[in-house]
Amino acid sequence: MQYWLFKTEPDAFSIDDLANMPNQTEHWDGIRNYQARNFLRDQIKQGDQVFIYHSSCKDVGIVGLAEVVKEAYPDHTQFNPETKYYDPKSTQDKPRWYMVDIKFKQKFDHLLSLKAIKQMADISEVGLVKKGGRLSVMPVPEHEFRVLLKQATQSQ
DNA sequence: GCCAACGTTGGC
DNA sequence: GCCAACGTTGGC
Repeated sequence: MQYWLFKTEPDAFSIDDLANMPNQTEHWDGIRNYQARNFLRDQIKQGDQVFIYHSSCKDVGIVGLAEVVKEAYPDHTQFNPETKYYDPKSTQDKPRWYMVDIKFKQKFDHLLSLKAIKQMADISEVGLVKKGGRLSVMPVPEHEFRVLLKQATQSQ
């Protein structure tokens, strides 16, 4: 079991959108960064736990929890010229981009803001607080996952 | 909307 | 394979 953080822009797709999907499940398409792709394709497994993080909005931070329900398979948007994720260099034989399916588990009562995360003494390894934190899919060390989850779920 | 920090592209 | 130019991300 591993732990991850997925970023999303809530204007495009928020945790509420995920919760309102049929079966509360959605494929996480549109990842177009090689490092993030490698995590998706090689390391993310069914049952892994995923923090959902809202970026580029008024209230940035971790908003909830989801679970991986389907492991990596080709992101179909790369083959579709109609989408902004179309990649003309990708082929059906050798897809360049992958995605996983995640299912909504929980929305936290309170946002765990980026500011608060940066102030937490035990949080030093997760990419959010380090350089290179712009990855849209990043691993979360188990002990930091636990600290963050506890902080996010305890009443304030 | 600004801009710093990255990542990608492509000429050489 | 270098590196300048360009594009994107994302916090503020």
